Amino acid sequence: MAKTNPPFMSGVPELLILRLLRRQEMYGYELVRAVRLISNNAFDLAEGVVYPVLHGLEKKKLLKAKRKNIEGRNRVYYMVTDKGKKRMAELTGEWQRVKRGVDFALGEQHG
Amino acid sequence: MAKTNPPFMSGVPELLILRLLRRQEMYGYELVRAVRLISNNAFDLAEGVVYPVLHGLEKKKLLKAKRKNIEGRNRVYYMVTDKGKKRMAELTGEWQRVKRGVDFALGEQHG
DNA sequence: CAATCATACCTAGAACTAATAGGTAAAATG
DNA sequence: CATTTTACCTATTAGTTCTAGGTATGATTG
Repeated sequence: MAKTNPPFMSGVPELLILRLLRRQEMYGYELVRAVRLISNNAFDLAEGVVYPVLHGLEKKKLLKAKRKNIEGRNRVYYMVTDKGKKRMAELTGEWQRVKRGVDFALGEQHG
Repeated sequence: MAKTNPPFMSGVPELLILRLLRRQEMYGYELVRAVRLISNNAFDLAEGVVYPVLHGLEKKKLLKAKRKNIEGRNRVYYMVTDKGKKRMAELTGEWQRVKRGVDFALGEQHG
């Protein structure tokens, strides 16, 4: 009875994570909080969402992982590859396209 | 190798179809073209997308189907139920929420 | 009138995704 | 010393769109 597949969310975690890692490397646990911040609390992705996305993006070579030990903490830092930047641009474009389409439909005074 | 699950499309067919049927009843084949129109050609949903969505929405009692024979053509007309209207309002709200979140993230000058 | 095109419906299966619900371990905190 | 926070992880579920077919009939056209 899990409430999965919420509308309009497909692609959102990927885009947000790529966007966050665009400038600075971050680790998973950090990203969970960062997503809340850049989305103005619109999204609250659980760790069980973020980690699989990170692993998937790494596998597709959109991210690169680097293990670090900082202040006695073992963390996995991720950074975006060139391929990842291309993907981010592509996703951003798709977002604009879909947004235009849906907003046009919602604005229409048909019927 | 099918290109399924395109980003940001989850919930879009459902919302567009509910929206189109809000005022006037329509049949599946007609909806395929209508979706192109109200989305300003942003979306071109194939029949294989539209029909299953219609069946799903009917099963959930968001739509009501009515078989009609018009000009020698057998058509299945759909109309939105009260429950469907509620769902449409809910989906529209969700769209606004997600849109705000993503746009906020894309606008942020972080990093 | 035969062939083709447009209309109108349908389904099976693939591909993929996010979300839930767990679990482990170590450091910090009270 | 018990609890909370940090930090990582995976298996499974649930749900969705999309592709790629298929069937049948009416309209069009050469």
